[in-house]
Amino acid sequence: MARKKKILATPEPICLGDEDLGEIRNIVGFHIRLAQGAVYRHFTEAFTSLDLTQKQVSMLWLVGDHPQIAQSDLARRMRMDRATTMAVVNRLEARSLLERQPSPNDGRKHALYLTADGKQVLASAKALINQHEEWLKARFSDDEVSTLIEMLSRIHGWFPTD
Amino acid sequence: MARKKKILATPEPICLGDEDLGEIRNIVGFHIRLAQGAVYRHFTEAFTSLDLTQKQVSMLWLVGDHPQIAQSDLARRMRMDRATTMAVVNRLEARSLLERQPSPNDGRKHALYLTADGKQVLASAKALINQHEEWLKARFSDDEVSTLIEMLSRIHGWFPTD
DNA sequence: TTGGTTTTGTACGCTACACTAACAAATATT
DNA sequence: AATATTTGTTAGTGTAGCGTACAAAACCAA
Repeated sequence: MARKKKILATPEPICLGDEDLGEIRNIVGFHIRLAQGAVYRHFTEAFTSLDLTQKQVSMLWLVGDHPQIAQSDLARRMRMDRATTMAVVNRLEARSLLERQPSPNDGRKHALYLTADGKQVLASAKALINQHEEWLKARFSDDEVSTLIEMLSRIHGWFPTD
Repeated sequence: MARKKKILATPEPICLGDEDLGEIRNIVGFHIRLAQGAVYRHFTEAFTSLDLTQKQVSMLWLVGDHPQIAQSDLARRMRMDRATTMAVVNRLEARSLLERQPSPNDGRKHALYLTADGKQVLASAKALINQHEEWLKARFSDDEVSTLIEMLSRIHGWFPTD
């Protein structure tokens, strides 16, 4: 813990070489957005071969973990709009990575499941995710990773220790 | 008449412990994306009156702090593409919040500055940002906020404590 | 059972934004 | 002077989020 933590009330410029963010450097939301942007770019680069986005991989992953899941359930877990979920599912279905089935219990719902291709792609994706996560976690200790996940969960409303 | 939603399509809260994220819950990138989504939604709701996005406010803020800044410099600080920066600047210029001037030193650059309207809107935006940040920071202690910012900075490449 | 409400999937349209590629003008480099 | 780089710009593509509206299925209350 060699790092100082006087960020909040510090009016002085914080420097990265010769650049200055000004007052905006104390805005948590700004840093979250920048961090997400950095992760997004690295993710995109890592997944050029599979041509998948973060959302698409998350969706494949969740469908893989929960076969027969409904779109509305997916949307809830991923904190997405129904319409937005539709768009992502449509893209994945168009690429034959997952398919829609009528749900036996509820006539309104469509059960989603991975195709054989989808399962294979998901397996490759998980391997890439591991590398991507290594890149991301390399700058933190294991304890820090836990702390970070716990803090982020407080923001998005999921509690990983359950 | 159905209940009217005044809040942006926020997916229903999930009963804690009721649902399981599966293995994906250990992926840091997943949590960052979810957190950014939550912040984004709250931000959008808070800024409906001003009709500004995170990027637009960040840009106004940086131009306010650094008059005569060039687009390329803005892009560098916000970790954005030149083309993407163009699009955001265009929107703000179309709304007469900022303007382009030819730079006296470098004929290639355009110096950006806020209009009178822009300055006024920025002032209102800063007030809203403070409320928004209060909502966000409410779940953390001051020390935790510092820790979070420092950790996020390690990801996006700004090092507040150098 | 009927009639109103909610849930779910869907389609359409709009906005934001990230990226690529290409181009021109100004500047820097050799 | 010739070449390379920087900067702004336009155009096009793909992803994503949201609002609205609609229809079908399910649920609930009288």
